Amino acid sequence: MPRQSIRSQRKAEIVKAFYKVAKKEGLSNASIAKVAKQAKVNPSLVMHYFNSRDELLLALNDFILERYLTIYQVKGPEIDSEEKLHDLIKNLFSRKWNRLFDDGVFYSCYAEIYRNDQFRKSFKRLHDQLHQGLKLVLNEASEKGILFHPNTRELAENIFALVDGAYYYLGMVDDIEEKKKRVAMYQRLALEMLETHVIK
Amino acid sequence: MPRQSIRSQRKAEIVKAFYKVAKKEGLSNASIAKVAKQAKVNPSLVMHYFNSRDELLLALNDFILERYLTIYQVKGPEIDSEEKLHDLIKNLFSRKWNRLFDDGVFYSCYAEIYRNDQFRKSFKRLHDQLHQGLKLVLNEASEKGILFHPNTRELAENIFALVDGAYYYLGMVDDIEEKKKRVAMYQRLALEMLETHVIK
DNA sequence: AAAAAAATTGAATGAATGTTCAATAAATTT
DNA sequence: AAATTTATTGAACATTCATTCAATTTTTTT
Repeated sequence: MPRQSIRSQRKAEIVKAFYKVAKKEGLSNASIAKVAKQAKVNPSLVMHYFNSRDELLLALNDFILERYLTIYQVKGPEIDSEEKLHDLIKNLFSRKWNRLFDDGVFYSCYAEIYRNDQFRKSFKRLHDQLHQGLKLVLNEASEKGILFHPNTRELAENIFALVDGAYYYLGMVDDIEEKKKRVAMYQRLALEMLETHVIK
Repeated sequence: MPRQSIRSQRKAEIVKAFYKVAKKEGLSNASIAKVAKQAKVNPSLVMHYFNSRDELLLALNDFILERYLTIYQVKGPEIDSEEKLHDLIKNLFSRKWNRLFDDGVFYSCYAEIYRNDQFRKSFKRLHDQLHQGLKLVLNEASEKGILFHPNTRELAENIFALVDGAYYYLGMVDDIEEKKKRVAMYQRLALEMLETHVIK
């Protein structure tokens, strides 16, 4: 299988161009022609590598994951103090996600899950990996005696529910002060959730 | 201003047709022509009442609100027991929202907020009204001695963050059993949040 | 250097897009 | 019943859309 490199390289370039156009003009307006133009390539080539627009969308999904997963990397692997744990949790509520991948494009992708079975599965996998990442961090914190929650899996899921819901609403908030206050409120709740709950 | 009735009536019919088409074929595929066909009307008439597709979208926003607000109505106005309060909270996590308005169309609308300032404001108003509805219920419960949380506004906001985040993830879950378990988990957390928190 | 394979292009397709404008039909007011 | 206002239609617009297929260029293998 020769020349594999240029093939996957070109595919990556096209996906990136797809993302760029979607970011600028909206996902629904990111047509093959525009993507091709952005990638400085003939529209036919886009169709050559991705047999349909849906395939391009699936490729974009991987592109998101690749970027999002870096949110755990930056902090370094070691959570060796309560402060670091809290910082990471608080970080989940920040607008950093948007720096990694455009929010508008992301939610347009999310909306796709209701119309595309394959995409939904792929999108769920993305989220599960992100949740898994948090769970590992929580496990580590537990082992080091920083965290005392009886169920790190459930805790991770609950925290992410809060993160997702918070982020969802914050997308509508224009006022900077309101935004700050809300982020602080959500963060406070998340940190409260870290405290051990007695099983009833 | 005569014949106002038929004007607003026809507009309502067109919006409903817009919703129907969007539900069946996706919001981005709900074209003027298809809407007109669904409403058994000439495409020009759609443009006559709504000067652009964006205006149709704004009208759809009101259509959502109208439907969503009924979620509080059904329970009746009186929350006179802890059980009723808990039922209402738990109800927020149910798939009832989808019965009121199609999830797929809804999230497509949500994605619009990142590209349309007017729509974002309108969409925020919708959510604030829903949050306000919950806050009123919580206030009532407080007055009746069922609830002892010091800040009903914040509690309502936090519960809705959890609801939105939970609903967001549940949209990706196909497995019925997993869905049930998750709903139960989220509901449990929400009910825990009702318990009074001491201000530190 | 010839042959084979992969990369890329160019042209063409028919269908659908949102929007326009003038014309017609129906109802209401005078 | 004539005039006016509103409701509705029909035709036309240029543009864009995803996709196709054969042709050409570039690279790799023989």
